Amino acid sequence: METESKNFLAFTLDPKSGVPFYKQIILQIEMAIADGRLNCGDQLPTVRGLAVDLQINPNTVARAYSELEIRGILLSQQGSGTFISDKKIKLNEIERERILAELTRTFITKAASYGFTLNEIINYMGEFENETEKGDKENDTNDKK
Amino acid sequence: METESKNFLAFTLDPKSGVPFYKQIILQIEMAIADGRLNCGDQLPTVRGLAVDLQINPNTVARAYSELEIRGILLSQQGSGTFISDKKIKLNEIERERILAELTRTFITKAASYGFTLNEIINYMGEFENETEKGDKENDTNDKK
DNA sequence: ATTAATGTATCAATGTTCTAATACAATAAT
DNA sequence: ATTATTGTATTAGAACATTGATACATTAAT
Repeated sequence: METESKNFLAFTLDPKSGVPFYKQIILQIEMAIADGRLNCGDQLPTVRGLAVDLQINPNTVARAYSELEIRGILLSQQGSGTFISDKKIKLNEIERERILAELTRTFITKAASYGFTLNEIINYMGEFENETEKGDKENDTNDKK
Repeated sequence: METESKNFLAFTLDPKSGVPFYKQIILQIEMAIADGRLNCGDQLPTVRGLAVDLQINPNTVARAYSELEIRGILLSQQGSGTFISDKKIKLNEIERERILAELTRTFITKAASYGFTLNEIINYMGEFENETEKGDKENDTNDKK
């Protein structure tokens, strides 16, 4: 059945960005998972289908899928297609922690180069937190679905 | 008095890690800033001094320094040396607060784009603080003659 | 002015990443 | 069984990253 569009997620590539094609694909898949456009069990565009749509080589799509499969995000089945894995949530947490560590270290370094201490930064972010709390109040940080 | 070690921060390189030398240097400088072993105005090892100590080419050290200078972390002065940027001296309290706000907002925005909530970030930075506070490390950075 | 210290620039050698051409293999549909 | 659809593997070449040899430029000290 070929009812759906090949690229129903509207993936796009920016050749001028300097970011490798396969990484752009990975990022957009991650985003789609993060904002709920892709859920456990969903099928992704086929390697060839997406390759045609993006006008790149199927291998480049396959590489993006392969890397996400190694991370446990996707599951590829020859003959059937590529799907969002069910166990993605746990492995995603590890990736999330790594990314947060990286972002935080970079930020602290930069702030420290301006002479701000870690305590000072944390205190300020506490104030920041209070400011934004009067706006929206639907942050459940520590539980997962 | 010229007896201070060239590599008083005890930088090391791991050739087997797969991480480029210049990136290892950057990371160790960032860490030293984050945990307070390096502060505004401090001089870093000279390009040649550190290169000799690490047994690599001066260009590799220079590249690490250069990248940190582009990011505003370091300041290199030909003939004098390389120093941790000391922007805070020129700043009054208002400017200082404005910069911290700017840095913080940028960081939070970026982290939020990865799906991290403000609470999550603050919690993580709290852990970071605890880690670096137990900082009576095994460093005898002073000369021991 | 000279020298010694510092960072900077240029270029080449080597290794790695990225993408594509092409062929192969497994599964589903018929 | 045959065919269409799917992912997979191999290889090659271009682009980029990494490091080092070497020479240059600026500043501080004398």
